[in-house]
Amino acid sequence: MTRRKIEIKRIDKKTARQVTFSKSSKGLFKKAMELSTLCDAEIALIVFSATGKLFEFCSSRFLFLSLS
Amino acid sequence: MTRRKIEIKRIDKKTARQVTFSKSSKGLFKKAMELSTLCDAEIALIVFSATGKLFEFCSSRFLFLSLS
DNA sequence: AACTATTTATAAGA
DNA sequence: TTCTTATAAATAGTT
Repeated sequence: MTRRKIEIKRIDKKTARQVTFSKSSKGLFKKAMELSTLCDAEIALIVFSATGKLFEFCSSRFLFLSLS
Repeated sequence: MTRRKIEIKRIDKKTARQVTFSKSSKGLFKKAMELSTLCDAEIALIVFSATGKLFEFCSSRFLFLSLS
């Protein structure tokens, strides 16, 4: 990453962790969509933030069902 | 991406598609692991290549079960 | 939320 | 498939 290289370990400071989560998960979903499109791959991506918020992406042949 | 910018649409040529899949899925899994570690997020990532090969990553609180 | 200096990822080529 | 490398993309720190 940038400005400075960071070590890949849990970010202690909560606000910094949330900021990084916001930026990085956006990038992860973008890359998942790109791979799916470019390479005709089926992808399911499920992310729970540290605060328990759910984010998901799935290409056409995947389906998420809630069993609750 | 690089050398040249590419359009995000299905890559027609099979060999090129496979090469891109190999490179890009590796990057996707790396980013998923980083996000999981940095931000204490739970992530499940399931990828089927166009040839039907399965790749997966899941952080500690996810579990994949085969129902077959 | 924006900026931007850098790092990282990667398309094309070997 | 693995390496190189020029360039595009992502992003850490800052404002």
